[in-house]
Order: sequence, then C-alpha cells, then structure tokens
Amino acid sequence: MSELLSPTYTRADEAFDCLQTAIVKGELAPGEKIGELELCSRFDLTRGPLREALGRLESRGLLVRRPHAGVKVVSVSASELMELYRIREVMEGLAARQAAERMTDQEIADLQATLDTHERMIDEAQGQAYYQAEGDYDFHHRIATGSRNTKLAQMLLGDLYYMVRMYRYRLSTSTGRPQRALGEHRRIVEAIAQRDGELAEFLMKRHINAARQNIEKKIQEGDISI
Amino acid sequence: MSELLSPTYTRADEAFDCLQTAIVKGELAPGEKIGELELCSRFDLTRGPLREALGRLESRGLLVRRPHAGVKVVSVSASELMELYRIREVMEGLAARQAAERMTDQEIADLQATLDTHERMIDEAQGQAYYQAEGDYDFHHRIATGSRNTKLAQMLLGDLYYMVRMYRYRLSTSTGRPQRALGEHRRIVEAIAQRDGELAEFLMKRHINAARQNIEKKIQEGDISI
DNA sequence: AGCGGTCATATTGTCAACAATATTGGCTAA
DNA sequence: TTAGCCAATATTGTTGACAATATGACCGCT
Repeated sequence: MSELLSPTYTRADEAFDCLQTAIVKGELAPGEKIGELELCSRFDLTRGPLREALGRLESRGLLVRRPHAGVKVVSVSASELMELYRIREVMEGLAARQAAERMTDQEIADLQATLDTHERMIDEAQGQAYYQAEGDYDFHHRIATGSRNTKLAQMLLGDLYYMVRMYRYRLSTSTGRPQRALGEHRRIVEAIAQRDGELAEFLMKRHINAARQNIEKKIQEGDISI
Repeated sequence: MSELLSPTYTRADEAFDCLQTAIVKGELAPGEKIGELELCSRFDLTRGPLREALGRLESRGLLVRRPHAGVKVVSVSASELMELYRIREVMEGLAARQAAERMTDQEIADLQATLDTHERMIDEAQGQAYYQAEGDYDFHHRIATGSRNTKLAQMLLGDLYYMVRMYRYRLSTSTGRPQRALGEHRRIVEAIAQRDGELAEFLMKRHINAARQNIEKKIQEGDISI
C-alpha cells in the first residue's frame, strides 16, 4: 500500500496497512475482541511492530484497547455514522473551496476525465456497488488533495474516509443513487473549474448532506442495519 | 495527565503524555532531530513503550519519522498554521451549532460561569498571556465536548488543539485581544443558551476567522516569527 | 441454589540483546 | 581543491524471553 511512498517499509508500516485494510474490509468485525498472538500468526508479524501499529490505529479511532484486556475493533452506531457525515460536510466543503482556489488546470482536467471514467463504470457495471463506491472515493480523494491543505487532507484521508469506507464495505452498498451523485460531482467540478470557491463549497456540502439523508432514510426504513 | 481516566496507566501512555506535553510546551523544539535513547534517559523510559508512543504521535502529526534516520518534531510553517485555523473555523463552527442543540442547561450555566472567571483573570492578571490562552482553550474545549459528537471532539481535542497550543507556547503570545475575544465568547454562549445553532455557528466561525486574521497581521508586520 | 472470593491460566505489558540500515568522516582520484 | 566513494559507527528496527495483570472457573459460604 504505502511501500511505494516510502522507500524503506518497516514491519510496523506493514502491520498498520494490513490491519487497517482488514478492519475497513470487515475481515475483522466491529466489536470483535482479538488477541495479539492471533493477529501475529494471521498476518505473519511479531508482536513488537504489531503493537506499534495497534497504537497508531487506536490513536486514529479504528480500535480501542483496554490495558491487559485486549483490543477490539471499534463499533460505530448509526447515530455516530451520521455524525461522521456532519463532519465530512463541513470539512469537505472547505476542501472544495480551497481546491477551487488552488488546484492546477491540469488537476482539474484530470478530475473531469475521472468523472468520465466513473460514468462509463456506472453504465457498464450497473449496480456494481463496489466500483461505484471506489469511484466516489476517488473523487473525494482528489479534492482533499487538491485543497493543498496538508492537515485537512491528512484528517480526511487518514481518519474520516477509513471509517466511512469501513461502513461502505459492511453495508456493501453504495449510495444507491449513482447517476444523481455523478451529476452532483460534475457540478462541483464545474464550480472548481470556474474558480468559484464559494459555490464549490456550497455544492459539496449539499452533496454530502444528501448522501447522509439518503443513508438515514434507509436506516429508518430498515433497509440496512448497523 | 490521563492516569485519572484510565485506572491502569501503562508506560506507553506515560511516554505519550510526556512527549506530547514536551512538544506542546516547546521543550522539544520543532525540527529538532532527537534520538530514541536520549528520549529514554530524559523521561526515564525504555524503548518499547517509547516507540509505541512515537507511533501514536506520528499518527497525530506531531512528529515525523524516517526509517533508520530518527524522529524529529514537526515544524509548521506560518502558512500551515493559517491552514489550521481554516480547519478550526469550519469544525468549531459545527461544534458550536451542535452544542447549541445538545448541551444541557447545566453545562451552559457552567460555561457562563467559566466566562466570568475568565473576565476576572483578564482584569487581575493583565497581560498574562499564558492564563488568557488557557482560558481560551477551556472555552473551546467545553464547546467541543458539548457538541456530543464523539469524533468531532476527538479530532479537535486530540489533533488540532495540540498543534495550535504548540504555537501558542512557542510564540508565548495569546491573541493579544483578550477583552474583545471575551466579548465574542459571550455572544457565542448567548446564542447557545438561546438554542440558536445557526447563529452560534456563524459567530464561532467569525470568532476564529478574526483570530486567524489577527495572527496573520502580526506575522506580516514581523511582530512574531515562525 | 445463588453469590462471593480465590487461584490458575492465558494474555498483555515490559525489557534487553541482536540485526539491519543511514549517517558521517576520511580517503582516494580526477 | 573538490567530488565521489568506502568503511566505521551510531542509531534504529526487530526479536524473543520475562514480568504483571485481567479473565474465568472452581470451591466454599450464606
């Protein structure tokens, strides 16, 4: 995963990546109590690097540790998931505004090309929730990076997205409104291309708010459970 | 520090708290390259727990590690500090809005009493930048907690505030506008007391924006340097 | 029979020795 | 004289063993 970024890749990094993807993909179920030695044998690691990775993951809120009592994957309630979307709303709104001010023309062109790819993906693989979710993630990822706000991108990419993706995998459902979401994405990119930060922020906030309400409705209807 | 929260306090927790406060207080200067054994002797720790703490701190962005090349305290440029304030603006705006919706009457009363204390502090200890900064921190801390948004509070209290406080210590200067800030605090609490979330959000955003501009001006005037 | 306490066990926290790697200084050659 | 390379060194990464503690079962008491 990150072995491309850092020339030397330590076991602790390896442990961190393995555990993070395992948690996100739901291979380690939320609330599941899990022993260190079990994790070691499972991922072929030794306890030292593993514990370092556990510390990082705890600090990021993906799991909780109780001294001498083991570690368990964090389980987030429905209401807490909704709170995550409230945070995303304001933070990604800011990201969109700053992206409109700072992205290069090339980056914007790439972003538009990305949306074309997403459109084909939706047409071809109709209902393939997984790929839709990945496309959505790609879009938001690019805007976070494009904000040129290091800490903002770090918080979005390093904290929030992992928790949100964790629930995407668990629910194995995308927003369920792919073409509508794509349209919203297009309008956001349009605002960015016109360097209209204020509009980009407004549209992004509305986009995420709509996604939140969509999930909230599904939960209330009992379509999905957490 | 956290030994009150968790009944069992491990060496790793101790290491984490020690290092964090040392970084925040500037005892470990930004950019300073620092060896593990030196840290061990300095805080009377062994390398195991220390490394676990280093992993956590790296994950929170307070220091950076390069494999086999050591660890150094993160150094934030002036522009990055300004970016932090942009993030605070939107996140604390959200916190204020949710606090207005969710704080108990008791908490609001306590918050108002806190402001009275701050007022006395400003009168008595005129120009005592340190205590003013602590009062300011207390105010924002209570609102973050009052939002009842676990992740939001975690991100504010566990990430952003430490970085901001780090620069407060380094610059050893509060905003330099204590009574004006206090007035803004009062108006925010007023909005919260009236359960006007929208207004609370607006006022909080303006409050932080003003603080940012204030620092920006000082930097441009050369009053303070980073 | 239900509850509380105690003890064995398994798991986590901690430590110190070993291996691997980046840095730094000196040396050689152009 | 300077640039580049090489080796010695010190520092970090890793490992396995040891110590401390929470869990859970068993037994005695009420």
